[in-house]
Amino acid sequence: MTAQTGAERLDAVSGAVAQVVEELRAMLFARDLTPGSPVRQEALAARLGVSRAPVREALRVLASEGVLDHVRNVGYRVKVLTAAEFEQTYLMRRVLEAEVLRRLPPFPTPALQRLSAVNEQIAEASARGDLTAMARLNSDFHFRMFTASGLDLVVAELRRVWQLSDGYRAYLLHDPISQKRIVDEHAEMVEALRVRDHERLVSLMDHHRDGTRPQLEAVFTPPPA
Amino acid sequence: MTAQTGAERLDAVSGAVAQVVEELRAMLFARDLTPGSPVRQEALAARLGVSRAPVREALRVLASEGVLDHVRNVGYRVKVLTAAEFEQTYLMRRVLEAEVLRRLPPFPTPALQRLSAVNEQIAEASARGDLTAMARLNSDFHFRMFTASGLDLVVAELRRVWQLSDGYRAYLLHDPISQKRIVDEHAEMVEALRVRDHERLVSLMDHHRDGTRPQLEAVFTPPPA
DNA sequence: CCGAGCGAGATTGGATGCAATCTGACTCAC
DNA sequence: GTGAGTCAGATTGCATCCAATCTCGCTCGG
Repeated sequence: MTAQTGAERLDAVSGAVAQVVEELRAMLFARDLTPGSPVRQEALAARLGVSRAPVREALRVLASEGVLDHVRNVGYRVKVLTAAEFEQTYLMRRVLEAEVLRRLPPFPTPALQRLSAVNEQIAEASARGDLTAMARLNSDFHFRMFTASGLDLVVAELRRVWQLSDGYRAYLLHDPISQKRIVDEHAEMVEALRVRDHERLVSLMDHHRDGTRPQLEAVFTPPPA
Repeated sequence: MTAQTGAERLDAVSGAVAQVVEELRAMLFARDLTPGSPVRQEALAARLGVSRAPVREALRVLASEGVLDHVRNVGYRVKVLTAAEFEQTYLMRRVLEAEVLRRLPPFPTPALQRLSAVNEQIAEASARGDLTAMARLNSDFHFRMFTASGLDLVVAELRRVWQLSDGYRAYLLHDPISQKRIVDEHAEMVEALRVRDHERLVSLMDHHRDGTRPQLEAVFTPPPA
């Protein structure tokens, strides 16, 4: 049951703070907020129909995660990553994901099928040109694997690391050729999971991750003023 | 209750939220809060002379870091780590610290001396039996090295991981024999730094980290509920 | 004696109000 | 023309206020 593009009405979330956090993450995926964008408390509060109090808590959380920058008496804005910082997210992902993947228990067939289904959805989103859905589904694909490790704290850290670059993720998927490559490599990973070849899975993932680097450099090279 | 005499210009920390966060971290180091302790908003606010608003933001931050647990309409409490979770903090530290240490640039002599000085202070705190100071200085020693790597995002993640076990750190230092071992091993690390033997530094650190495991098991074994 | 039901007090979640601070445009002296 | 000074509007930081919810001891029927 995957409701495509239904992210605006998540009243299912218990608290207002969680709602605001989710909305902000969605806005990042959708490039509604891009690196450098200011985040106004009053505007966000109005948009979600809550007061500034929960908004402030949510912003503080995102800032502590490093997703937002905060300057006292000035406000929050989406953090702009330097190339060096982006490199560090790759470094952390490489070492933490390897540990997680090596510890994955055998995947039951239904779980493998669900994973493949997510990858299919990525292909469909790609066909529609829906970058936002792709970004979300791509995270979903990866974290379904990670979560299966049972290493909840490590997965939580990985989530934080991924979120640091959420604002950039759509740019990495921009190119149709990359999109196909991503889907194909995901399929290879599912196969490695099926035959329980963990080392192959790790090296596939390393290759997969490195494959997004060229797109990244394109993001960081054009600094006109 | 309103102290609007305007005398509060001495705030060392810029904001009330940061002040609350720091106080909470200090309370954890000092075992003023121990795993499982509830954290009452009103009490904390009164203790620091601020209102509940900044306290709530601070608590939300600590909860998002995993230091506190939060249950809606019930409150915050210091997170109790399971043995499995503790194991994960070791795992993350092992892989992230190795990456950081391998990238350390040469330490100038004054920096090495400062590092040694911190280790001396640990020894002095040990002699005084001041566990709180030991815990703080021990963090200081390690993060002085890490920070020198320049990998600020990785160091930030390491800080988060360390903070997860801050509430337990004093227990790990409880035993006088461990205290001496820690100081000695720190000295060995300084020496490895001096001669720029990174691989030796990494393996010393691995050994150092593993050395605290026995104390840990002692913490987790006696659950006579 | 014991468990379900109940209510007062404690506590949190969120809204609102206001002072402090920043920003950006405007003025004016040089 | 240019740069320092300043002033209004925008925005944040924090305090305060109220409603919603939970906790826990008490009562009461079985």
